[in-house]
Amino acid sequence: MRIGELSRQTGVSERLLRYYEEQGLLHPRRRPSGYRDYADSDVHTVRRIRTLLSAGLGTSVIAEVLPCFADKGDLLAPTCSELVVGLGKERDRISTSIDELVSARTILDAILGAADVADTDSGGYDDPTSKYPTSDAPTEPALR
DNA sequence: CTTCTCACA
DNA sequence: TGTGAGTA
Repeated sequence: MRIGELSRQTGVSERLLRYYEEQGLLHPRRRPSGYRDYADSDVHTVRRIRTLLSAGLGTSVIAEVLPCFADKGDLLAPTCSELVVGLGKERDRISTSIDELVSARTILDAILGAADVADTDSGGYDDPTSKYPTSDAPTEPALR
Protein backbone atom coordinates (compact mmCIF):
# COMPACT_ATOMS: atom_id res chain seq x y z
CA MET A 1 0.00 0.00 0.00
CA ARG A 2 1.08 3.58 -0.46
CA ILE A 3 1.60 6.15 2.22
CA GLY A 4 -1.87 7.61 1.94
CA GLU A 5 -3.59 4.37 2.76
CA LEU A 6 -1.24 3.52 5.60
CA SER A 7 -1.89 6.97 6.97
CA ARG A 8 -5.62 6.44 6.89
CA GLN A 9 -5.42 2.96 8.37
CA THR A 10 -3.22 4.07 11.23
CA GLY A 11 -4.37 7.59 11.78
CA VAL A 12 -0.77 8.71 11.59
CA SER A 13 -0.02 11.62 9.29
CA GLU A 14 1.97 11.01 6.13
CA ARG A 15 4.46 13.52 7.41
CA LEU A 16 5.04 11.42 10.50
CA LEU A 17 5.25 8.20 8.54
CA ARG A 18 8.04 9.67 6.45
CA TYR A 19 9.69 10.85 9.62
CA TYR A 20 9.52 7.36 11.08
CA GLU A 21 11.28 6.12 8.01
CA GLU A 22 13.98 8.71 8.44
CA GLN A 23 14.44 7.44 11.95
CA GLY A 24 14.80 3.90 10.69
CA LEU A 25 11.55 2.69 12.18
CA LEU A 26 9.89 1.80 8.90
CA HIS A 27 11.46 0.48 5.73
CA PRO A 28 8.96 0.80 2.95
CA ARG A 29 10.08 -0.46 -0.43
CA ARG A 30 10.04 1.90 -3.36
CA ARG A 31 8.03 1.57 -6.50
CA PRO A 32 9.58 2.43 -9.83
CA SER A 33 7.59 5.62 -9.51
CA GLY A 34 9.52 6.47 -6.37
CA TYR A 35 6.40 6.06 -4.26
CA ARG A 36 6.83 4.29 -0.94
CA ASP A 37 5.32 0.83 -0.89
CA TYR A 38 4.35 -0.37 2.56
CA ALA A 39 3.67 -3.94 3.58
CA ASP A 40 0.34 -4.74 5.17
CA SER A 41 2.25 -5.67 8.31
CA ASP A 42 3.40 -2.08 8.59
CA VAL A 43 -0.01 -1.23 9.96
CA HIS A 44 0.94 -3.32 12.99
CA THR A 45 4.43 -1.93 13.03
CA VAL A 46 3.10 1.58 13.25
CA ARG A 47 0.93 0.53 16.18
CA ARG A 48 3.99 -0.90 17.92
CA ILE A 49 5.90 2.28 17.26
CA ARG A 50 3.15 4.37 18.74
CA THR A 51 2.98 2.12 21.78
CA LEU A 52 6.72 2.24 22.36
CA LEU A 53 6.66 5.99 21.83
CA SER A 54 4.00 6.44 24.47
CA ALA A 55 6.11 4.27 26.73
CA GLY A 56 8.61 7.07 26.62
CA LEU A 57 11.20 5.36 24.44
CA GLY A 58 13.15 7.44 21.97
CA THR A 59 13.06 6.70 18.26
CA SER A 60 16.66 5.49 18.28
CA VAL A 61 15.93 2.92 20.96
CA ILE A 62 12.78 1.85 19.21
CA ALA A 63 14.66 1.31 15.98
CA GLU A 64 16.96 -1.19 17.66
CA VAL A 65 14.26 -2.79 19.74
CA LEU A 66 11.46 -3.00 17.21
CA PRO A 67 12.50 -6.28 15.58
CA CYS A 68 12.61 -7.94 18.98
CA PHE A 69 8.86 -7.89 19.39
CA ALA A 70 6.18 -10.34 18.42
CA ASP A 71 2.58 -9.42 17.97
CA LYS A 72 0.85 -11.36 20.65
CA GLY A 73 -2.80 -10.58 20.27
CA ASP A 74 -2.95 -6.85 20.64
CA LEU A 75 -0.11 -6.75 23.11
CA LEU A 76 3.58 -6.34 22.58
CA ALA A 77 5.63 -9.34 23.58
CA PRO A 78 9.38 -8.88 24.09
CA THR A 79 11.24 -11.60 22.23
CA CYS A 80 14.82 -11.38 23.40
CA SER A 81 15.79 -11.59 27.07
CA GLU A 82 18.31 -8.86 26.41
CA LEU A 83 15.43 -6.61 25.56
CA VAL A 84 13.61 -7.42 28.76
CA VAL A 85 16.51 -6.32 30.93
CA GLY A 86 16.98 -3.25 28.79
CA LEU A 87 13.38 -2.20 29.23
CA GLY A 88 13.72 -2.87 32.93
CA LYS A 89 16.54 -0.36 33.10
CA GLU A 90 14.44 2.09 31.14
CA ARG A 91 11.68 1.63 33.65
CA ASP A 92 14.09 2.41 36.47
CA ARG A 93 15.23 5.57 34.74
CA ILE A 94 11.64 6.70 34.50
CA SER A 95 11.14 5.94 38.18
CA THR A 96 14.04 8.10 39.23
CA SER A 97 12.86 10.84 36.92
CA ILE A 98 9.47 10.72 38.57
CA ASP A 99 11.05 10.88 42.01
CA GLU A 100 13.10 13.86 41.03
CA LEU A 101 10.09 15.65 39.62
CA VAL A 102 8.03 14.92 42.70
CA SER A 103 10.66 16.36 45.00
CA ALA A 104 11.07 19.36 42.72
CA ARG A 105 7.36 19.97 42.93
CA THR A 106 7.42 19.57 46.70
CA ILE A 107 10.08 22.22 46.97
CA LEU A 108 8.11 24.56 44.76
CA ASP A 109 5.00 23.96 46.84
CA ALA A 110 6.93 24.94 49.93
CA ILE A 111 8.20 28.08 48.26
CA LEU A 112 4.78 29.01 46.97
CA GLY A 113 3.28 28.22 50.32
CA ALA A 114 5.56 30.79 51.89
CA ALA A 115 4.50 33.37 49.35
CA ASP A 116 4.00 36.73 50.94
CA VAL A 117 3.08 39.22 48.28
CA ALA A 118 0.97 42.35 48.14
CA ASP A 119 -0.93 41.39 45.01
CA THR A 120 -4.24 39.90 46.10
CA ASP A 121 -5.62 39.28 42.62
CA SER A 122 -3.14 36.77 41.25
CA GLY A 123 -2.57 35.45 44.70
CA GLY A 124 -4.32 32.15 44.21
CA TYR A 125 -2.24 29.66 42.34
CA ASP A 126 -3.44 26.27 41.28
CA ASP A 127 -2.31 23.42 43.43
CA PRO A 128 -3.34 20.29 41.56
CA THR A 129 -1.37 18.43 44.16
CA SER A 130 -4.17 18.74 46.64
CA LYS A 131 -6.25 16.57 44.40
CA TYR A 132 -3.63 13.87 44.46
CA PRO A 133 -2.79 13.63 48.16
CA THR A 134 0.11 11.25 48.05
CA SER A 135 1.95 10.36 44.91
CA ASP A 136 0.50 9.27 41.61
CA ALA A 137 -1.47 11.74 39.58
CA PRO A 138 -3.80 10.72 36.78
CA THR A 139 -2.08 8.52 34.26
CA GLU A 140 -1.64 9.47 30.63
CA PRO A 141 -4.44 8.24 28.43
CA ALA A 142 -3.83 4.59 27.69
CA LEU A 143 -2.49 3.48 24.35
CA ARG A 144 -4.90 3.73 21.51
C1' DC B 1 -5.80 12.95 -7.80
C1' DT B 2 -1.50 11.16 -5.04
C1' DT B 3 3.17 11.22 -3.81
C1' DC B 4 7.93 13.15 -3.60
C1' DT B 5 11.53 16.31 -1.83
C1' DC B 6 12.84 20.58 0.00
C1' DA B 7 12.43 24.54 2.54
C1' DC B 8 10.60 28.17 5.95
C1' DA B 9 7.43 35.55 7.92
C1' DT C 1 5.35 18.98 12.63
C1' DG C 2 2.47 22.02 9.44
C1' DT C 3 2.51 24.09 4.89
C1' DG C 4 3.41 25.46 0.29
C1' DA C 5 6.03 24.88 -3.97
C1' DG C 6 6.89 22.52 -8.26
C1' DT C 7 7.22 17.65 -10.09
C1' DA C 8 6.52 13.04 -11.87
